Amino acid sequence: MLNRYRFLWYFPSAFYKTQRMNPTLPIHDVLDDICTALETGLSAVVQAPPGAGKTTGVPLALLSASFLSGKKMVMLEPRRLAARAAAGRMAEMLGEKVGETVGYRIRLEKKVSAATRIEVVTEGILTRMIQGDPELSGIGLVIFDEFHERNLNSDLGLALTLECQGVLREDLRILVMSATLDAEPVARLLGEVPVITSEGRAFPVATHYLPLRKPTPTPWDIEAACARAVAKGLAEEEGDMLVFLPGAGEIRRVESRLRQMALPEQIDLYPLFGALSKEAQDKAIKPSPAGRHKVVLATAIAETSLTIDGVTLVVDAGLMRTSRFSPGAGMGRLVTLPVSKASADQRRGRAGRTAPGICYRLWSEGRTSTLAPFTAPEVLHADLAPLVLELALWGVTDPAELTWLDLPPEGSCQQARSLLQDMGGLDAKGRITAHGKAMARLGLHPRLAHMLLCAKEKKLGSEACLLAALLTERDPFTGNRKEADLRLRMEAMLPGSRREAALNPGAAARIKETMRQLATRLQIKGNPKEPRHSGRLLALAFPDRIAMARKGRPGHFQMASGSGAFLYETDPLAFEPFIVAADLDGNRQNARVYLAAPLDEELLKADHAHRMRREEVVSWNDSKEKVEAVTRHTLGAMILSEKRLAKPSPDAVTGALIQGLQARGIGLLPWNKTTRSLQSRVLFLRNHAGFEDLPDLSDPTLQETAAQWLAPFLIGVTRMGGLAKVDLAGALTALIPYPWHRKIDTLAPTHMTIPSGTHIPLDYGNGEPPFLAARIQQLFGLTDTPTVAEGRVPVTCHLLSPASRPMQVTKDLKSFWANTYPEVKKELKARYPKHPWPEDPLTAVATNRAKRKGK
DNA sequence: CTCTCCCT
Repeated sequence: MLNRYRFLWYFPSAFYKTQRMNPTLPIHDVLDDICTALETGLSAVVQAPPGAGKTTGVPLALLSASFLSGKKMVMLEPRRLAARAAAGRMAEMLGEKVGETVGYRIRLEKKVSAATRIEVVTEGILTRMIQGDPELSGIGLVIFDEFHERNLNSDLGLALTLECQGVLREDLRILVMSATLDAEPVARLLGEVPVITSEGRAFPVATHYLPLRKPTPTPWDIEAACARAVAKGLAEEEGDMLVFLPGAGEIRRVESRLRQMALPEQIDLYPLFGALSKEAQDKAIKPSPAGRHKVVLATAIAETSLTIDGVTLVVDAGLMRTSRFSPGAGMGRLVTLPVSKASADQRRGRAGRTAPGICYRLWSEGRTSTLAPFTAPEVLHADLAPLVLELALWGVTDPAELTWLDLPPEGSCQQARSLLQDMGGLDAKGRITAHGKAMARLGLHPRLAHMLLCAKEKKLGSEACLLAALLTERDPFTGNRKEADLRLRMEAMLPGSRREAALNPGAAARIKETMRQLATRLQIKGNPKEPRHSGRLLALAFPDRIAMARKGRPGHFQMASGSGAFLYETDPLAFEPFIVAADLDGNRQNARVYLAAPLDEELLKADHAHRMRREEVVSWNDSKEKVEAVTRHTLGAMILSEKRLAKPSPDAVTGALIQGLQARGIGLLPWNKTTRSLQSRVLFLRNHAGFEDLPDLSDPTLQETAAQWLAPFLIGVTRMGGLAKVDLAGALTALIPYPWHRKIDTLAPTHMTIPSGTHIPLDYGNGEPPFLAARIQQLFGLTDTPTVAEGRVPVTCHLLSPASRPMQVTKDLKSFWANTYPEVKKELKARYPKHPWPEDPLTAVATNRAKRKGK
């Protein structure tokens, strides 16, 4: 309070500026409400659209608030650029330099002093601040700006700050500022706190829907439609145009389409995306000279990060490219999705910043309601290794112990935990280790932090710092056909390198700064000398992405993780026997490698000896129809070497043989009439006669359980041919409990004797109720239908003519003799006059005579 | 046959 007062005494004009900073800004109307909410309560939510002036207005208005009682404010910004700019504007309004009352801290820059009351920081910095001092001493208020973006770090920052407020600092104020209408959930999370809403300030933008004709358009269709929309805009409207496309590829292709269309002479065409150099980006952003207009083809970078003044027409293809982390692969992959409604509105708003504008949307008005209302929060789809490490450092092993708007998903947390455990950063219970604490302190992705700490011990610290900086910052190589080799980038970064010209100077400067910062933190002296060890270093960070060339397929690799990876043959790395991939496109079967380094086989074996396994693999070779045995040295899914094994263990051989048998089918066993009959009779008794205690001898079950019942009978067999000698009857019999052995023949006899005295077979099919087939004459005198299974199941009778042709099928002989026989007799007597056709078949003598006598 | 954005 005192400082503030003295300051105003000396600089009354600053006071004037502060209080009247810009009374036309809408936020001005609600500043008193915000002060009151934080005086009377602990937290509040401010919901104000872009242009309301909240980023500068709110912190300045709170400078004299009594609840701060001399403590300072920290405001989070999602981007360095925004943090620097916000601090700059606020300082300017106070008539000061940055670093006095208002300062900022971002990764590589710090402008704060003892006098600083407002500290604007980027989101990662807050995490470091709160981890370093969980009480946030000297801080009275934490402001989360642009919270609607729901970045991973702001969600984490809020969770930790809430914990600090709830447990350690009952006077700590939290203010969440959000641009969209989704303020209610945050207000609930903060404890049913007030939501203060402000108007925005923007010009109206008229929306025109230009849907694509096809229901499922290809990228080609979208690019063509985009070019048409630009042409339409140029023909019908004046002013600068901003076109939103999902990525650099689409931008390049639409650009070449437009160039072929011969644009009006006064039009300049610029691409704009993150990987472009600062100079190229500036060209797209700077205002058009008088008499000229521009068309900027941009990714989502122009949605919030960069503003282009003077845009009055926006063309929105309605797509965004975003990363989805796959815990199984331990990698992210890029997907192209429809934008959310909030994003589409934000894009449209870009046409109304300086004057009324127009927005062309390349979809139908009806489809707008099918868009997701908001873009998914990053925590749901991100690599959570950094978050899990931070939580462990905070003392939390289960994220659910903290309060979140969206709980970090369990799958990603588990993957993160196991990666961190492999690296020794967490113990078996998920608690942080000394190594983990050192990792977290470095402010790098845990993989890179682990690499750095290990490299220091191998005296490769400075090389590792350069490598980590290269992988943290943007790729310093520009252009489309980049080689993947990280050594080339390291070489170019070394002082006095011939390759320096290939570098994007802005990116190179940042990499150098980052490298220096890391070296300072780790107390590593000396400069990196040469890039020879890059593969070895990368293997520490990405052990799962060590990859081995596939035989006979140049450019194709097998990764330790089990996935495939490839490089085009135009890249010299494609011919290396081993590489480590630092960056891949995330395709599960065959991922494109964007950044990698070669790895020396001897060093690989030396450094990763503890992870290598020697295993005996006995497997079935289906084409050679035999069991083969090898010893292998493996690293994850990679087979480093393989040798034939002379004497594999008998159990393994049997296992492999059974594997082969299961692949080929159980029919390969030496089945015969006896074994098939046993099988079908047991099946019949089990399935149709109620003897459920009998084992299931059906082919599918036998095949599935072969390892249990067949294995003891396979000793000494190594080839399919050897199966012919297997005692299948013995094996099947062994499956059936002993008391049943005799009973089966009684319950389900293989034959039965019929009145003619013949012993005729019963057919049980594949385990169905049995039938017998006999000529009618053989059955004379058989009054009732025969049965099996203690009389439970009748035997179906197939009645044949004297020529053994099927005549009738019946399960009820009594009824046949009484009703059907007289008709059959009439019919057959004419054709077979010499056979007996008695009036009363029940008392007639059965006969086996089939052929007519004589002749 | 060639990756969205951002941060410690």
